[in-house]
Amino acid sequence: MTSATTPRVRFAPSPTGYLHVGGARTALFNWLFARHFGGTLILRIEDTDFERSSQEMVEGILTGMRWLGLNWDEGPFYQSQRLDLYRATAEKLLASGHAYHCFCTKAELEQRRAEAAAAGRPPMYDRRCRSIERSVATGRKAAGEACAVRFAVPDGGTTSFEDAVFGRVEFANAEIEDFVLLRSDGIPTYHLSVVADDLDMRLTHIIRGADHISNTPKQVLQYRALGAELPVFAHVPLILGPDKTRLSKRHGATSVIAYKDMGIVPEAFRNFLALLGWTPGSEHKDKEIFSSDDLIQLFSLDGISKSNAVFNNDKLAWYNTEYIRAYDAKNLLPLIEEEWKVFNFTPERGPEEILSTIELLKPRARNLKDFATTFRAYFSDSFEFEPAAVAKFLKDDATRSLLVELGKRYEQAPEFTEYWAEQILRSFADESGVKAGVLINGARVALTGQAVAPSLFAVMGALGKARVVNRLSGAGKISA
RNA sequence: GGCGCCAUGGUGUAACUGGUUAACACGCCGCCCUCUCAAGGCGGAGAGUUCGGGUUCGAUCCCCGAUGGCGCUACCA
Repeated sequence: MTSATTPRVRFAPSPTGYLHVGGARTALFNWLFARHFGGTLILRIEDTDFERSSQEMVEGILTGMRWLGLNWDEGPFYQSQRLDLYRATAEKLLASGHAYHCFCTKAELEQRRAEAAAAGRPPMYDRRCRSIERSVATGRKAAGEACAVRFAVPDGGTTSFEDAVFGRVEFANAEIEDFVLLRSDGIPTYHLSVVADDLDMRLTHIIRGADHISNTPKQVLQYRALGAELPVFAHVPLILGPDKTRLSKRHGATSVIAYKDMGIVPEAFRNFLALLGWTPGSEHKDKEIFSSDDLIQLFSLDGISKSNAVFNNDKLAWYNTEYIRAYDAKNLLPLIEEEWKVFNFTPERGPEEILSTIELLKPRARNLKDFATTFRAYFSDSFEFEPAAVAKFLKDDATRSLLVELGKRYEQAPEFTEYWAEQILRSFADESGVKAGVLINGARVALTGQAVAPSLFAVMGALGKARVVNRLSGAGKISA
């Protein structure tokens, strides 16, 4: 592939908030697209709204991308450091007559908009400054009068573009107002800076949220005015909450880091996100689990859906269990250690034991948090008994004394393996005239504090003789 | 309000250029397995494709209209 045909794409978040779910998916699609074609992904920070942008948010966005494993090839570039480019672009547009100075003040504009609304007219800019003579305008500007630069939208006709997802999209020019390119303080608006940057960065494909469809004709108009070729636009449908309104804080977590904090594994989140609004096609319709490499290989703009998608937490949770189960214990350990840190928990087991215990537990973990909460008893002697579990399997005094007695049997046993642990328990149950299940269920609670756990004898194997004996001997004192 | 876009079970999606008992996954229900809970295996409920018109021998698929949802409508991005 020659460099001329190698795609160059970008992710261009505005640092007015953390990396949210929708932004993350846009980033993911751009990344997938770039990696699929061996192209270049550029990270551009759109921080021209100084009021709302902050370095903290930039860091948050970078953290989110790293967590998802999305690396970029160029940047991050900051629009706040590229103001000269935008001013020069505005000058070009001014010089070619595609833009003009506007001396209307914000207050005047607002008042006229209110009047228009009251009269039932569309609240568009009335273009009054468009008729000001060039020389007059430059004179007024030179005299120190504040002015913005507006784009002169053609009077009639339509502006259209071919979208890789939506097909041909067309707008009547009469519907597009003479939008502001450069604010009176010399700071560009989004409309100008995107075009100037997308052009300057030689981007070939613009993959972004569908909320930008209506903005696109304003950009197309500038490309034409500048005599530039259009990139390929690909608008991605939005992600909605369960009530089908745009995903927002009302729906709970919207920042990707919040999902990390909730104990979600990044591969699960990425897989889930990739299939929200995109499908690898019918040949793969029976498959749901896709590795990063699979996704890169399969990704294509053709598979992007046109309709908005609802974010489904249940499905995410399912992916999480699938991925946790598939993890190697040694790769899972660092993630679990992070959770332990969050909970201020220190395991009291050796490294080998920890790994084999993770191996035992991971098939039934739903979430990384489980390792620091419900699975505590496997890693430390300080753990809580779940009242419901005690009430269900240990409420009987007789059962508890039998467990204490069972502990003694184990203590005296010459061998303590999963096999012998089971033999001993079952023969003890026979001898005592109780069902093995009673002792098994009771022992599980005595050993783990939980009613839910892996096979009891596997648990015993993981805990080791000393702990098993010790915890069973304390069974008499457990109360609900 | 204006303009634009979209519309398949509760959710995500599939159904080659119109011909299928409308498929898969999540979720839900039941059964099996079983020492609990997951997992796993098996089975089930749940959409006639938003609605109404066309075109056609035949429409999820093409056309028109309606409805609904979403987006844009700033000197925000």
